[in-house]
Amino acid sequence: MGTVTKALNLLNFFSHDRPEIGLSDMARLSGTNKATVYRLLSEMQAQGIVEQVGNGRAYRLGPGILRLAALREASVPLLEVSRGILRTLSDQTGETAHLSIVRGQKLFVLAHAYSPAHATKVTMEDVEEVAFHATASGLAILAFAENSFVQDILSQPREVYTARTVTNKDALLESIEAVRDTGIGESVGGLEAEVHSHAAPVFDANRVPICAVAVAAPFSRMTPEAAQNIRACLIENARSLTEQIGGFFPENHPYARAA
Amino acid sequence: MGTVTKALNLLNFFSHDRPEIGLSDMARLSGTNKATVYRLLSEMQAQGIVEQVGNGRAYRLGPGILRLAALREASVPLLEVSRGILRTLSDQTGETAHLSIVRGQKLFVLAHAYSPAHATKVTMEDVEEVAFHATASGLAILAFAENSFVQDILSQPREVYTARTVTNKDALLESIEAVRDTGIGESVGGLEAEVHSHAAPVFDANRVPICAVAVAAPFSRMTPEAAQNIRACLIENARSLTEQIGGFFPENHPYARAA
DNA sequence: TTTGGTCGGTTCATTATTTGAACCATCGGT
DNA sequence: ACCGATGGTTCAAATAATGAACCGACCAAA
Repeated sequence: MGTVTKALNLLNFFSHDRPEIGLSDMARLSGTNKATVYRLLSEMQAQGIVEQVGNGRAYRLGPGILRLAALREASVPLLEVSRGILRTLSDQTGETAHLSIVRGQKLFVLAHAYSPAHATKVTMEDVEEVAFHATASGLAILAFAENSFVQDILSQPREVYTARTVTNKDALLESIEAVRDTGIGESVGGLEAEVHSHAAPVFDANRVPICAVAVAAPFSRMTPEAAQNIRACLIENARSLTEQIGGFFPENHPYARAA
Repeated sequence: MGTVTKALNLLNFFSHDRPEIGLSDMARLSGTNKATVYRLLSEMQAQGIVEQVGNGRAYRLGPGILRLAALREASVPLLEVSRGILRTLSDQTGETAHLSIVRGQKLFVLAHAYSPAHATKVTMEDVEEVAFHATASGLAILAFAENSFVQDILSQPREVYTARTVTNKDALLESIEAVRDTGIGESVGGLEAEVHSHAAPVFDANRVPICAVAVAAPFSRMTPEAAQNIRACLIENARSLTEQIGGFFPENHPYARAA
């Protein structure tokens, strides 16, 4: 493994449950020598990628990240655009909408929007880490991802979150196959009990799925009509987001425009 | 220079004027061998820090940055909090407010807010790169930065932006000294002609200045009364932002609370 | 169609950097 | 005073980074 990879991997140990990590902890977590970790963190600190919180204390992500993110947003305004999309989606459906991006073997929720339509709603916080197999977004993305990626994901052990979490490989492949026909991934209580989610993938300029927009609602409100409406809205907004970030639906997507 | 530093330095060549950079260009810009650049970019690409735009085309900043930034925001909500601050500042003063962070030898504008109060206003786009010596924010930060950092900055060549840009080292040191008394940096047409800016530094938990809030107005509206109001608002909002991100004014700050 | 200049990407022997065990100094709890 | 943490440092040994040359693809001019 290259040194750069090793350094960047250290960043993956930060999460919203563990926003600060000490030198020794980081060495343990990454299974790397303390001296090595120190050097890597020091180099990243000099670039503002990480910073130290107190006097000689733990490390956390640094302000330099913000500049890079702002720059990324300036060229590919995914977040800016998606906020509008999520707002629309949540208004149209009266339910919670969210956006997840792919990062390695996991998905991360980057943004969300609530609807004021109902007192009960699915709540969520940003930057939650979620598994592919248990979410509508994950299935939506897998359906249009490279086969090797799908194999990679499906060869990993699958956590069981609820009594309805699907972990059987064949069943998952079948679900994925279904997404290729409908363009919509679906999870019925797979991650959280009583939550029925639909999701549609969003594509980049290379027709690779990079994120997914999703709508999550309680079982009680997921009538066939509501589901129908959600699916239509998702397709429409996923297309809009895809277009606005300069991407294209792939050939095998059921709602791909005629070439 | 360490490999990690070399890799991260490549990211600094991206700017909003040059959001995409080809392999050969990057090699030229960084003065590094093409093979090396390729390996570094590849490793960063695998981590989502950069991505390639088309089929075998240029590189740009990747979506992985967004996740890290969201995580940073979750632990130290600088941007989220600052947006509110900038809004307030711009409402209170009727002028354009903005926030800049330190990154190496430069400042970068991370966020801004316009006021609807006047038809003419100072306009700006985010992620602009600005020099320390020519801006109110730069002087505000230098006044409370480590001496070695100030020496570093002042030993660099200083660009002349307008007829009123101050480049004389002694004059700059004098301005910086003045900031230590008032808590406010000032630039009268130093970066843009006809723009009078005031700025106040914002501090982190170690009492180190990490960014600055500023108000920029046309000469024509900068009456003594307006300036007085702006200064008061800046101090108040810089303190608020400092507190909200868990920082403290240093001992030598004129508005430091009694310990 | 040929030529010449790019481009992104790859190879491999040489070289310089990374690595990790052991070692400090310091801190906080017992 | 002790113990076991912590963050940080050192230096010989091992490993990974490096760069000149090379490849095929592409594009524009001849």
